[in-house]
Amino acid sequence: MAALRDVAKKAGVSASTVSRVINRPDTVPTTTKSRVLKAIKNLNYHPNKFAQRLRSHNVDRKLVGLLVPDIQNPFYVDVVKGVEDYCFERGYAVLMGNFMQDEKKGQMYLEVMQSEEIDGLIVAPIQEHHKTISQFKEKKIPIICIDRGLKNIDVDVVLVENEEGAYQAVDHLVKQGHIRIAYVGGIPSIPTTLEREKGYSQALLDNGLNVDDELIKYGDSTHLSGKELTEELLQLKDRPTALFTGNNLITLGALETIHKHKLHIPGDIAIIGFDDMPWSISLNPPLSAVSQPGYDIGKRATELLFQRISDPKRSPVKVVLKTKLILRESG
Amino acid sequence: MAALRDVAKKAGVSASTVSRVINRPDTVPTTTKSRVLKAIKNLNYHPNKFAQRLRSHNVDRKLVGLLVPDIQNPFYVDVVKGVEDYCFERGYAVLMGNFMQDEKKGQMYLEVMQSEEIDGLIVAPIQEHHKTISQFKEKKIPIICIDRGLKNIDVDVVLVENEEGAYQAVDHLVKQGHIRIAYVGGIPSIPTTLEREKGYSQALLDNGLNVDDELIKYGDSTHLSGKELTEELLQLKDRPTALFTGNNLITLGALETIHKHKLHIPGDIAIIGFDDMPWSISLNPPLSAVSQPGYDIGKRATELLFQRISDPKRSPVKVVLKTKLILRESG
DNA sequence: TTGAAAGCGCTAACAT
DNA sequence: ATGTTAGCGCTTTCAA
Repeated sequence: MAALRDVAKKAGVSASTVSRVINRPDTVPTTTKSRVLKAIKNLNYHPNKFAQRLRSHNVDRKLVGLLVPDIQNPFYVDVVKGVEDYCFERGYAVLMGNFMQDEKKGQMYLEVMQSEEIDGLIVAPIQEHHKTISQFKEKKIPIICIDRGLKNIDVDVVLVENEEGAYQAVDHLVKQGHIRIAYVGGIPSIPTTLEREKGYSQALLDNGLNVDDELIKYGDSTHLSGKELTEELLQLKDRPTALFTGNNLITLGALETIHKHKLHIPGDIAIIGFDDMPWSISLNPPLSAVSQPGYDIGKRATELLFQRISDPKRSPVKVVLKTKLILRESG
Repeated sequence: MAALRDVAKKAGVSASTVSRVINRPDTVPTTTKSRVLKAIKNLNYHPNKFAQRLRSHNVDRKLVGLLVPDIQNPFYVDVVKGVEDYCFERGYAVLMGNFMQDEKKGQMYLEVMQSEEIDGLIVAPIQEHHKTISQFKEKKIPIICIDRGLKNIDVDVVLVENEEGAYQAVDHLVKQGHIRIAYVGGIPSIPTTLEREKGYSQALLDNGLNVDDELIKYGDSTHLSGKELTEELLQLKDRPTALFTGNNLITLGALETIHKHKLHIPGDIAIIGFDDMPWSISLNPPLSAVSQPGYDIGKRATELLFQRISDPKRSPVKVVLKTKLILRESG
């Protein structure tokens, strides 16, 4: 591995000159510069990042941390893709952590990212993370939140109109004549679950229907939980005629249970879920869904992150993206 | 940020002693050790990774590079999950790169990973990458390949029986009475595409059918390409009565086109694809598929990687996992 | 315009 | 059993 001094020797200059060529090219005359550049090329020299970093902590690491709750959820895959594309264009790499809604796992990743001295963090937090994340704040490492903000800490956040999105879906269901509409939610402690529940209830209320607690279920935002909760709902003596599901994994689980019972959609039971998927159209039946712009969310979050990296003191903003109700055949 | 010397001062010892406590705890007596440990805790000291790394290049970085062709393909999501879980258990983080079958992008990630001095690399290579990947070999950074091996370089590899898996699917289709079976493949230059084509052709031949080039299509392994290729197939005057699709994205695309034409599956046209998905059962109709153990592939690859990290000279192995034909209703 | 020298935080040989 | 010292590869005053 060629080092700075090798380049210096080859070019017949001192190490400092080489360093200047690399870091402040305009401070060295063209003739010297070209000689150094040639030596660099010749030796295939690449600065040692560890030495650079050790010497000056303020140099960019070109590394962004990304912490997502569940990589198997297609929505987050879109987000990841958005982040990755944007970073790639700017020569940044992504250090990814998939914490599976697990606090300990999230904690571990946060520590790794801290010791890697990432330039910034994009995270879809679950409540418990607050304390460790605030360490980032103290260390002046920019944080952008996705999907949900953070209590007690003022950070940039990009999210969607969860309440509004849920409202539209449920309102549509009511307009179709449904009276008993259930909500199959995710983890009750995370804001999105609650906001969607709020939109659900409001739509019911606004249409003169009352909210029946029996029809509101919470789980853990997984496929399995979607299956089980739907099963419970179908066991009810006065079973719902429509389902509003809290995310795509839950929707898929619900679908499975409904099919197991040989129920017809939307004849026997209608279903609209949060999160559209590329293959929604190929499901049985083609699924109506509240579409979230996952890719854009990732992209916007990264945009915000780079803004904050270059201007750490700009005041935090909140970007709210719209959802879109996509009607197909399930409800 | 507390440094080594701060701990040393606080504990009333020299820096080397603190270093010893951290790196070779058994070389320092319990009394001293506990004093140092207390100081470490007190100051919330964490060794600076950059300094460590600069000083001794042979210390583990606890960082594994993972390069996947397409994070939006659910199969690779499973692989990622397998890698991540295994790494997490051992305190390793994952530096992920999603190169979208794009050589330049892959190249860039490879460079980043090199300069990050990752401990090892797991990659599902496309042909062109060979030269850069061989740089890793030279640098003695362990590489494990997934899905396909590497020409001219002897690396560990974990893959599935592509030919056998394809054979079973097509053989089944023939036994169902199909005579005109098409193959909708992915990128023709990658081995998996060819191996699956081989299994497809062999199954036809073994059943006394001949291989019709008109029924073999190649594309780029995406959803869109699956749609388009299927469209072409359906335009044929003597259209196929069954499709064998090369991966899950292609399958989903094919499904979409078939539905657009209001064709009944499997009545008008049957379809079996490579790669099962968690929601295959909820598709219209429930999809038959050749299932690949993506999670296991990731896990095994990581296992191999750690083995190689601890024993760099063990000779390369090739792990071949089995596929499983899962029959549902599409064929 | 360029070079010499110091030092980032750590580890390891060597000395005691 | 512990401390002293040198140096990993780089950047950055400071001096020439």
